[in-house]
Amino acid sequence: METKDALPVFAALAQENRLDALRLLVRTGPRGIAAGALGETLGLAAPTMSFHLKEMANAGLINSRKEGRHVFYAADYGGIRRIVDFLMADCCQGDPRLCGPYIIKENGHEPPACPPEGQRSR
Amino acid sequence: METKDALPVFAALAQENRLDALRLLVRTGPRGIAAGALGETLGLAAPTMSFHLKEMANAGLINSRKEGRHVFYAADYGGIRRIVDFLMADCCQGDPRLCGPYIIKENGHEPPACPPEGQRSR
DNA sequence: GACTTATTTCAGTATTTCTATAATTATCGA
DNA sequence: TCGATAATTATAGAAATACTGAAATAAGTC
Repeated sequence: METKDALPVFAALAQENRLDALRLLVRTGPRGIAAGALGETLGLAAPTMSFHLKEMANAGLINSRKEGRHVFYAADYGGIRRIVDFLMADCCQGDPRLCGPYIIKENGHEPPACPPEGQRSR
Repeated sequence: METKDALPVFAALAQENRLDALRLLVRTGPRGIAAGALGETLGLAAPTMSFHLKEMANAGLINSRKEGRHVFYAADYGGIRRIVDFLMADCCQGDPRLCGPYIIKENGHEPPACPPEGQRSR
């Protein structure tokens, strides 16, 4: 990922309503939430919600799918992953000892040890 | 890390000159670079550079150390790590299968497999 | 102490971003 | 087709951000 591509992603994340929306979408899963429901949940007017969703979609953090007159938005896990990669690769100098190998734990923020051989998800 | 704390970090990253400065500081290592030298390298006027450095320092991405009349700025690897943690934990739902366990490779952007048992850096 | 260098602070301006209202497009059901 | 609902687009105003030049602060040199 290039610096040029990373900038709009960081910009998309640097706004409270958008970050809240993204976290909600991530928790919701790939099925997503309709724009109206999202706006109602976050207390945002429809055009405001639409504005922010567009920003995040352009940044590649979410994607949308039309279903009748609803538009469902869902987190784009690949996009999220790409910005994490960028941060780790370009901002930690590619050195594991600098930022450490990262394994996410189920219910916490501290990275546990690597899973045993043969049980790895990738 | 709380959402409230993450916002200023993303804001700090969402600016070309700041992101360039941070990447330069990361590559430079813990010794850091003086404010003036950084500004000259990036083609920024002193007050502009100072403004951006303050932003990043407040966000916890860099730290400063005074040496004579120079002020050296260096990447705060812990701060960078914290924002990666936040993204992984809060935006990937704590599910490794969603964003994958993350191990940085020395010279690349693609995460390789986990290192064999007994060779892990943490 | 006066002079120079390094950096920050201040004041002002230009630009961008966010939000709200009004208007538009698209889809559904009667 | 008509009316209602969901969402987006258009437009405008308010707020935040980025940059510039001038002044201030601090530390070294003569």
